[in-house]
Amino acid sequence: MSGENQELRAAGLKVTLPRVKIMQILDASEGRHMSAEDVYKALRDSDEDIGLATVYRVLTQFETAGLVMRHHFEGGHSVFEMMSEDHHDHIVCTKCGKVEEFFDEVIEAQQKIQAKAKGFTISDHSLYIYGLCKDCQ
Amino acid sequence: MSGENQELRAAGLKVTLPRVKIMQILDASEGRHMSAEDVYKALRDSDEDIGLATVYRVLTQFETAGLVMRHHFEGGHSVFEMMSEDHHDHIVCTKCGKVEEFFDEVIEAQQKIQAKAKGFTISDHSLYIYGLCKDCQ
DNA sequence: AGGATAGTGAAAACGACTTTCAAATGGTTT
DNA sequence: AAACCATTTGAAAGTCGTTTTCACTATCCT
Repeated sequence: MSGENQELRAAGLKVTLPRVKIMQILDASEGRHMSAEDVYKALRDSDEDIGLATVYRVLTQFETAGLVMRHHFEGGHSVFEMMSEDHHDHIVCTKCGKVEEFFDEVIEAQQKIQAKAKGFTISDHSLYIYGLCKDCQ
Repeated sequence: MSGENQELRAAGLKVTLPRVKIMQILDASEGRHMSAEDVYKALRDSDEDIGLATVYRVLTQFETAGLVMRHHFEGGHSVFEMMSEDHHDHIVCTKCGKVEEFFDEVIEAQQKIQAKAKGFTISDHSLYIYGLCKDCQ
């Protein structure tokens, strides 16, 4: 039994063709951020006849199960990426859309300090830096 | 001539009743973040018969003119706040929706360092910390 | 293998937001 | 103040991303 199947089972989800395929596509995207539409197109490209509604459903299930992470970039609509062990933030090129990831301990620590000062307990955070990448400047 | 009128003129916008009213509402909201719908409701509450389409139009114009700032909180849809001189980030309570603002020089500086390391020039950034506020824990 | 249960595709519904268009308003000119 | 014209407006229709509905199908358990 493959790793994908186990991940699905562990999340309490039946192992179905759409779910396995979508997981493979996300895995194969190697950190690239995909919209539901992107995933849908990728499925059609590999001749899988899976409806857009299912793509949305499955992505939401994966998010709930903690398998993928949903982001809201500036435009407002959602993009997804496989959940990785390590947390990271994003720096997005506003011209070509390229996304790079980074992790900064100083920023992380500083956020905790700010939250504490306001009496908040942090459950999550999102930091996006927007600008122009090397190629687009 | 009131301050609002001058701000509108300076932005190259005609001084019309909807624009003045919407600006007053945003001013009066005192840092609270309002959705287009919120503004629309506030208008109806003060017996102004201004269409939702106009609210959206005007808010977008204000954003373009640099009078208000648009944010995309977790849900994905937009909220607006009057532009303030000083930049700040947000800490949002996921239960009651309360939003507090903070500014952290260390984080700001660290972002510049990260961007430089990736070869990006920063045009903007957004940092949202999500968690539970003092009252909701 | 067979049946309960959960998952699926297609189409309709949804909600936030934008566009269209005829009517109204603001600013300017006389 | 009257007339003019470009800009702005409200209402309704249209988008677009996303969700729901529903009849059908696949998966899993025995």
